Amino acid sequence: MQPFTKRVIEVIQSIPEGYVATYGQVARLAGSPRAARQVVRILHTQSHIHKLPWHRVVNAKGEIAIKDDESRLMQELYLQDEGVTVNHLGMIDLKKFGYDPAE
DNA sequence: GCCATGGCTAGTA
DNA sequence: GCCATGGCTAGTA
Repeated sequence: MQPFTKRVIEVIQSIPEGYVATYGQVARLAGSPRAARQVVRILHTQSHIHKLPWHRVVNAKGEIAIKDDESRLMQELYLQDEGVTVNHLGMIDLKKFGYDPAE
C-alpha cells in the first residue's frame, strides 16, 4: 500500500462517531490538499477491507455525494443512527457535525 | 510511461 | 483542473 493511501485510511478511521469530514479535508489531513479525488478512490477500494467509516465522508457542501441509491440510503441511515441530522435534500450541517481534529 | 479512474473543489461568470 | 493509484503496453537489455 502506498504511503498516501495509508494516511488517508488513518485519517478516516480517526473521524469520531457522530461527525463527518469532507473529502478535501481528509486529503488535507493526509498531507495532500488537492487530492480529494484520491480519497474517493481509496474509499471505493479500501472501505470493505479496512472496515472504514466511509459514511462519515461527505462533499465540501456537506451533502451525501453517493450516486448509487442503495448506498446513498445506507449512508444516510448510518449517519442518522449516530445522531447526525440529514435533511430531506441529503444535507448535513457542517457547523454542527463537521469533524474538527483540533477539538 | 501512458491513461482511465473518481462519491471533488476553489474560484470564476 | 487537480492528483495518487493500478493496469496495461511499447519498447529497451
